Amino acid sequence: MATIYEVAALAGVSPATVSRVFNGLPVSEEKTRRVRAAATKLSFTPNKTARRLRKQSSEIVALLIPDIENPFFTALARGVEDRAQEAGFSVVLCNTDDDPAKELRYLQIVASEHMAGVILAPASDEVDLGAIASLGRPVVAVDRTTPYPVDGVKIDNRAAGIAATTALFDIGYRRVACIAGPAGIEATEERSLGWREVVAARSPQVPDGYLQHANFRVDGGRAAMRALLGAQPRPDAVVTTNNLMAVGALQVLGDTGISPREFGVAVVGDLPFAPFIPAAVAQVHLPARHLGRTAASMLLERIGGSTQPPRTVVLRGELEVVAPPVAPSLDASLQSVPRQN
Amino acid sequence: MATIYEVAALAGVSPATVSRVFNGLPVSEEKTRRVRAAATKLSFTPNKTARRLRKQSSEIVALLIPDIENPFFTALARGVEDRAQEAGFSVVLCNTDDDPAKELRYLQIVASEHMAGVILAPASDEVDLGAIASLGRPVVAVDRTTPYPVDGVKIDNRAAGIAATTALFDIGYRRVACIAGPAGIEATEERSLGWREVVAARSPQVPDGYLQHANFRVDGGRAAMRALLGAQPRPDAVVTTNNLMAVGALQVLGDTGISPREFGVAVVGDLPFAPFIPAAVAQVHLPARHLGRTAASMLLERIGGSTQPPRTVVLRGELEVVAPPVAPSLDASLQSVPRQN
DNA sequence: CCTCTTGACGAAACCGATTTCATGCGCTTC
DNA sequence: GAAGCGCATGAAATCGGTTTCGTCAAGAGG
Repeated sequence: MATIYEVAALAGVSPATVSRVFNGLPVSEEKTRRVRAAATKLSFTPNKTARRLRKQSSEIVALLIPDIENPFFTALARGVEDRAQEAGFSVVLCNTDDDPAKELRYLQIVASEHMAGVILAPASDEVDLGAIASLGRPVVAVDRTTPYPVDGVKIDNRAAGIAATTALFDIGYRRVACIAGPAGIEATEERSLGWREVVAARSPQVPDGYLQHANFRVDGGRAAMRALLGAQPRPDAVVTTNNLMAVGALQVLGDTGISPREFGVAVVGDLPFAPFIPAAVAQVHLPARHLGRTAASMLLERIGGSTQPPRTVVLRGELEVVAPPVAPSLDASLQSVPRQN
Repeated sequence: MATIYEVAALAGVSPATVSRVFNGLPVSEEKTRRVRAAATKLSFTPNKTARRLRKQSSEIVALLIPDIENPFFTALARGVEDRAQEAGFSVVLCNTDDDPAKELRYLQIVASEHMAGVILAPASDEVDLGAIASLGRPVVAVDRTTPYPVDGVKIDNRAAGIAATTALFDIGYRRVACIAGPAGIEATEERSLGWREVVAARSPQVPDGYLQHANFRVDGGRAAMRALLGAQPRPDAVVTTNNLMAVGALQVLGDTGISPREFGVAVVGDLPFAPFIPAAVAQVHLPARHLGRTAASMLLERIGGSTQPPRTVVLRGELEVVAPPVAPSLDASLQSVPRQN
């Protein structure tokens, strides 16, 4: 690894001039040429660590997500990456496992590594952005909000919950249960809130056991579905508030031999890589990649120096019903929500 | 962000002593106490950029994978991360999209960011590790091999291909086709080689169209499957050489209404998050996470200074057959391959 | 008591860039 | 022709740690 000094010596100029050439500052044509030639000859690449130490910032943004094995978050990551690449930024992916301690560690790394900014799906409401904020590093919250005054991009979760639940009622199901995420996670809370509203309006009374809280993953969906099948009276459909729990729920239905028609399933989220989408499944597709792109764009704006007041962009999901409706009277306004640009 | 100088001033010692305290070098008990107190009071964290500039290395390893949306690679990433975390290292994930240019760019970043090492699923045989190697940065190849003398961890792909194909013959299928990855990608080439061997031994003659090359993803699997359904005579089963192509193939089968029994499918890889595993599907589960852990362990050894000659660890997949066999005469030795520790 | 070793510790060099500051040259302007 | 200005350029400071080197004091050995 050649240094700027060696290039300077070979080109017969000062190190400062070499730096200027590489940063687009005015340098005479003659010297620019000599510097470039010398740099090529020595295959010189500026040392980013040194540059970062001096500039107190780098062209790296961090993306903190709770679960890298969840396709929703990997799609989001793709969106972030695509946008960041366009602007010449690199993305560092960090897995928090929804663990506030891990999250905090990564946030400290962000600070001490002089990263340019953070896109964060907060593990909890308790996330401490104080340190990052006081350093002037921009933060964008995705999928979840924080008490701090930072930019955010989220899904209209309540509308998604409403759309999913309404779809089931419209198909003809009547005893619609819900598998929610862990209590306290905003995104799924809001989705189950949507469920609650629709159910309250369209169902005479809802047994207590119809709302099941579960962990976010496949096994959580399985456990919750088993509990639901034991509820009295047994539900005839279920809304799951995320993608992986839906997989678990469908697995249990398959194992117990309940036919898809017999039991409706609506998912807030996308069934990942589903080889077969069973009948009577409604999905509210979430624009995960777009969420990531948008978050990255907002972060880049801040990095670029924008000082406008923090905003939150809300994107909407898009309902897709695979099962032909039993009742033809669909509420068009909820049936399909246009994707926002 | 407090610096070492402020801590030194507050503790009444020199900066060098503060550095020594934080690096475990011998310092008197009294001063150690004072430094720690001062550091806590100022909530001092060593600046990694400065440290890295001086030490010419960091505690970050890079992981270059071709597709972050493929569950095989995210599972692999989890394995790498788990192991790295244990050793106090952070992992930077980079998406190469199987694009040699992107890969090269990331490798340059690895160098100029002074990362400690790289775990790489090479985009092609052409990958140029010369620059990295000459810097003395250790490299571990995962899933694929390289012409360079570096450590590697891979799957016994030929055995996996053989196991998957044999399983289909054992169930009773006779016209077994194969969906391979893009020509030139070692992993899937080897798997289809396994297919070819078994087919050659157990099938009278194999029509040309039975080997389809496709891109790695779901749409590739769909296209290949459609082509296969048009082949004469029509195959009655297929081996797919990766997980996503299997999803595509199953989708096409579902769309065309061919019953699962009628057409057997064997996957080298794991059907991701499958809500329903259709009958007559055999999977050769690949120990992706373990692959990642092993690669990380090997890399950490090298970072620790090991100079033993490069080795390649080969892990084996584990066959799981969902469909009950039609023919009871199973070849036990190929039927189930024990997972290696 | 004097020399030698050992170990803690501070001063200063160092990693490789960026950036400030000062200089000197060439032009314009009165 | 003198003063003023802009501009390219080099010397040197700077970012915040780590590490070398030299000093000094305490304890060991003769």
